[in-house]
Amino acid sequence: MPKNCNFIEKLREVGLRPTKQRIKMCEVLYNREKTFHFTINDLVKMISEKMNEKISLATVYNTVHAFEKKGYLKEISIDSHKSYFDTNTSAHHHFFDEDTHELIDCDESDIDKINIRKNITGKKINSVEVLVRVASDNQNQK
Amino acid sequence: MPKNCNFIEKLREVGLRPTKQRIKMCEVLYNREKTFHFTINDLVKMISEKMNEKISLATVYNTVHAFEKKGYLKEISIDSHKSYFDTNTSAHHHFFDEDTHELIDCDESDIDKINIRKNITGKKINSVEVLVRVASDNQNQK
DNA sequence: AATCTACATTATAATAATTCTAAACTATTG
DNA sequence: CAATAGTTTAGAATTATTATAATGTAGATT
Ligand SMILES: [Mn+2]
Ligand SMILES: [Mn+2]
Ligand SMILES: [Zn+2]
Ligand SMILES: [Zn+2]
Repeated sequence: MPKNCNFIEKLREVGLRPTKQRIKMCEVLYNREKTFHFTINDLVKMISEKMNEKISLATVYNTVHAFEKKGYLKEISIDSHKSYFDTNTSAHHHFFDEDTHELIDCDESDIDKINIRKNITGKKINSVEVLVRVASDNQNQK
Repeated sequence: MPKNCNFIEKLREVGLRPTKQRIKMCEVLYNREKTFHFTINDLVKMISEKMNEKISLATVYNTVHAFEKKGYLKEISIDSHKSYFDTNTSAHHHFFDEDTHELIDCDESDIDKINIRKNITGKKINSVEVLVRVASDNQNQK
């Protein structure tokens, strides 16, 4: 998946102009072994480090939302005060470490399939996601 | 549970001074048949309507957070741009209607018990919550 | 009941996250 | 290369939330 992917192609395919900012953002986001979670500020820092030039905060916001709309990114709600994004756009569950504020992906085998018995008339289910909040176990003093 | 509960007592018991603002807030929040979900702005409006006087936004924020700390309220994360609170403080799952932005409680029978197989060393599970996003089913045109 | 004191409320300012604006820039098309 | 539509940018605006500091009040002490 990584290597030196052709992000220009990828961007064109979905109708986004391959500007140097977007290509750089693609490299930061997708040119890696594993998917990851980030906040906008994380991303601005990562991009700025990889580029000599600065990147405008507005561009990062705009582009993240453009990517989100195209299905390249997914927004995760764990904290009502900050947006977390995920380069893993598949349906999956999360652990959230309340000590470190770190998000951890679950894979298929970690949580049994969720069985929903409730049905809301006229509505279809778009997603079913589990959030498991964890924190350090400070009751080891038996 | 409703009736004309003694909120003064309740507040005293946990060490909160029963000020008229807090008593009014208790009435708005708990003097009703069913639990409900709200945003800070919802709550400010509801309180203002029930009181002749205005209530300070800062007081609503402070008191909501005081209540949250005491376990009277629970914060729900569905949208990274706004805080939702819940007077149902028990562990429960939600449906979120993406059309109306309405939160709907699930009860025990709606979703089978979640079985978590993953374990993070040194961490204990604080909560396991499911969020089911629904939206209007616009594929009725067979 | 008058006084005291710690805690609360308030209006307002400050901060933080996000979005908007409008001018300058650039990728693509012809 | 010019024209054009889409993009980036700095900075202003907006929104949600938190901090500040003066004023008010509940509950205790006299
Ligand atoms: Mn967003
Ligand atoms: Mn909060
Ligand atoms: Zn993830
Ligand atoms: Zn609820």
